[in-house]
Amino acid sequence: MEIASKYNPRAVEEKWYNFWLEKNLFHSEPDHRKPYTVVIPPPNVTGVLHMGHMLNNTIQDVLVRRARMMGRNACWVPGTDHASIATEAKVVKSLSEQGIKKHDLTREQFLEHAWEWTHKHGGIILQQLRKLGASCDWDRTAFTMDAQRSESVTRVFVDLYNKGLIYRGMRMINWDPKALTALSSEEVEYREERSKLYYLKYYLDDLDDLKGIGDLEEQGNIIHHDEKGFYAVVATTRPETIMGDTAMCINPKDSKNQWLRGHHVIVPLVGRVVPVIEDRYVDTEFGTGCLKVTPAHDVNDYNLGKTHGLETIDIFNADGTVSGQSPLYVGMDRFVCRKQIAKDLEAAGLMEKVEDYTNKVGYSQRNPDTAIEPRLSLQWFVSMQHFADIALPPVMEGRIKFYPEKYKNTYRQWLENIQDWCISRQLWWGHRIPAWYIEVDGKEEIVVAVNEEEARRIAKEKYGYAGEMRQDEDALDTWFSSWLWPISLFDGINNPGNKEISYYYPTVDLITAPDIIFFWVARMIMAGEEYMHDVPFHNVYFTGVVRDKLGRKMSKSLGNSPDPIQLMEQYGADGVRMGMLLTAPAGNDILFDEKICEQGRNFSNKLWNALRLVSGWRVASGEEAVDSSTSQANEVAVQWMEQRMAQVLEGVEKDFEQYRLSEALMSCYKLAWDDFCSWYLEMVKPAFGTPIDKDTFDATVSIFNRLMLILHPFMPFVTEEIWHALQTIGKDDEAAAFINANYSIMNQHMPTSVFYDQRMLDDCDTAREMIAGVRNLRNSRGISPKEMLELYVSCGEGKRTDSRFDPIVCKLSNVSRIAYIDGKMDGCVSFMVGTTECFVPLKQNIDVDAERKKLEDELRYAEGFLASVMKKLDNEKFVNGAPEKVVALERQKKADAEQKIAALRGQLEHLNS
RNA sequence: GGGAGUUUAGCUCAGUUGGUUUAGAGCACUUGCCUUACAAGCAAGGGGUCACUGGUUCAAAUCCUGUAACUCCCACCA
Repeated sequence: MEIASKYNPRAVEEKWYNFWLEKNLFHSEPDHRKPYTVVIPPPNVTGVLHMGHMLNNTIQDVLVRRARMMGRNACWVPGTDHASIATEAKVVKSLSEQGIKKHDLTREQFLEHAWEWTHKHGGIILQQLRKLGASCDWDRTAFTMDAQRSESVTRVFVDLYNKGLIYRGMRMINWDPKALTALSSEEVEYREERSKLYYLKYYLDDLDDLKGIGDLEEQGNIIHHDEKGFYAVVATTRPETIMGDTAMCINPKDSKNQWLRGHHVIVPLVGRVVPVIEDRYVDTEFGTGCLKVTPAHDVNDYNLGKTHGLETIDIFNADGTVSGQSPLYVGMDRFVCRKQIAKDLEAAGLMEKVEDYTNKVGYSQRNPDTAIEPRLSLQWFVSMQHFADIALPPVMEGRIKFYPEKYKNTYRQWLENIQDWCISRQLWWGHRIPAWYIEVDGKEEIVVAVNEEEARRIAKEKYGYAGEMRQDEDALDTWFSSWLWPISLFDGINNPGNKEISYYYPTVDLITAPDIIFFWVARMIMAGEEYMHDVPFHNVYFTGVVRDKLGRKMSKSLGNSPDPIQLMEQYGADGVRMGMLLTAPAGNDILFDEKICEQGRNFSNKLWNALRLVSGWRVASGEEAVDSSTSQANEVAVQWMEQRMAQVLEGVEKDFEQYRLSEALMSCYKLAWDDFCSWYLEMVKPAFGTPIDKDTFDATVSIFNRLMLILHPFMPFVTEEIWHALQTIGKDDEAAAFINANYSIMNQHMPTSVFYDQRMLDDCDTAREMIAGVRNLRNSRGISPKEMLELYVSCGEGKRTDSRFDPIVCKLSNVSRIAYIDGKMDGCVSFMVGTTECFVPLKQNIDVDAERKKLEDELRYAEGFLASVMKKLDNEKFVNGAPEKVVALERQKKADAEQKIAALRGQLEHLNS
């Protein structure tokens, strides 16, 4: 059988993915087994796969595949998010490219376009996940705006409204002037920005003459006046908002501004006369201690306005241009206006000075170039205190565990300072708010119901109303559907207690990025507690942010984000998966260098070549005798490999319990590459042309098999390919075809750790050191690996280590025999394994000086080591204070070091004589 | 302004409640090998005053005080 020496992932990956789909192996139905449920963090429906998705979904797939192999009924539910703002923006853009304006369309026409767009671009990302090998139950693919999910959203809205947890009100909200919608406070990102601080002159309206200036100044007042009169100076970063000023505020305790008390000032350019009010909110240290108050355009000013009963003048339109409420600059964009007003103030002599200033400006998360505008408007809110109260305990009490744990703090901090959630969006793409407005006795009343028919019924029942009804135009925040995801996927809102929700809920693990801990994780916990009275998941694994190798975030504009599809074509999905996992400890950012995928690709190839080796072996037939010493050595090798595998599995199991996936993978990698390929296969590999005994062959195939099972969650494709090859070795075509058509590694049982013999592992380590010693000796003296050597082991006083590995040592270090001696050997070079001296006779002359130097170096090290041990042992406090075990250990170290030193000295003497 | 985290080999990271040889891994690096599975490979090897400082202890990468640098989150100083 001829197999290519290079593994080719492409054909293999497609073949097996289709096979898994055909056999419906990802599909789950409730049964008697324990469920293992994971819900995908739904990517944006029209998005494309990026490295963050790759990481996130690789981790999910590893966990899901492993759980499946451990006998759990694994169900990984995929789906997409309608992403209202992002998708609507894309649709609007596409329409405008066709020369169509959104508001020239009716809502229905627009939605038609939006659905068309969604169907065209939607789901690409799910197709891409298949390339990665994601074992999602595609039959369950959901969409946050499909019928079942939409119905869930509506029901929850109605329910929370009826419980008094959703209300509509006029509030200061964050407004996106580009998307023309309200945002929640979580959707605003603050960025530091270099700007200007403008110092404006507000002349006093009612003060022409000030008596006793000197006295006032002596009391600490800072009084400005010029030929035009007395004035106060106000520092602001937003001079364009002065048209909305309705007061000026000072701190009542601010000695430098006492003289302004009770007066009125004139807003520059605008000419409006506004009162000087006093409030302790004002920071006396900032600027001049005088604050302009614009209740319509600043949250703090709004609060001041409320307490002091100020007028609110909204000078901006929804798109950020100056509104007709303003006496000046009507129609001008807010930023253009800022520049213009600065010029005009300057020209009018109303600008005292301008300073450079750095402040934080809020931007829309979805429109990163658009500065958000605080805006007073009528919106729908979820009252959050109740939800904070129910969502905090599960995490603090450990019913939900966060990995890494530090996010517990972040979570608590947020919940303890919770703000109400603005859920209405002035968008069409999304779940329309199920509220209808009616007019009863000249007053607007709201009817909230799951549909119009129900709304009519309520209107009639409650208000005796049967006339016109107008549904709210707004849609809901995307996250208002996402927070129901673990419930709505199993129809737990519409059909509480149904078979699926009862079986699959709660889910087990949630794998997500930390930046959506508030948006999504926290709110799912709230919804879970509210509607299921149980947590939505038990563990949350927060992945890191995928960065480039320079530590920069991957972004389209930087062009530093590799295309995952291309990466998979280049290195194979298995290679990329391994690359991602190797650099991804939980919670740490990932500095992704695509070279790491090479390691994964090379590993696939290594496994592939191990298969080539094993499948090329000829098994000895009955009458063909295999050297009994060889088969004995092989037996030891097999036993050792079994012990080693059990040991590694123990560690891997612990790693998985703590979600240390990269470490688990590294252990498996070393088990396969180092222990299995480099050591075990070399131990049992028959000489060229000779057969291998059947027991060893069967054992090797069995071990190889289990290695594939262990690795399968990490590298699903190559392991399936090799596993099939191993299953069919020695089978006739028909049997092989049957196996290939009917079995998959996917649903085999994951090997578990068993008791192992530490003694045997230690003995093998000693043997491995001995082998390395001989190899090193060859390397450093230029002796060919082909030259047969002899090895003498001086074990003194008949102290002999277990020699069962001797034949293996001979084979792997190309030594004809190992003899045990007392004392030293002439004409030899030596090395030490622990405290044991090993001698190798050489035919050629020995470079005495070089040997002496080696021995002296070793001696120096050993003496230094002994000195450090003695420092402890000579210390009475150590001997008396440290635990007995520790002292005994140090004594052992001392004895070993002394023995080693004596041996090295002996060798040096021997060399010199 | 508040909080959290990080700092160990050239790079990315382990190092479990202080004690198992004067600190480990992978990659990279050096040397020698096209040895009949694999050069995407094999063998061997070099490389670190554990950010700095002071302390606690018989014993510190590990615990405590401080310092520095970087990162992230939260917050209404215009």
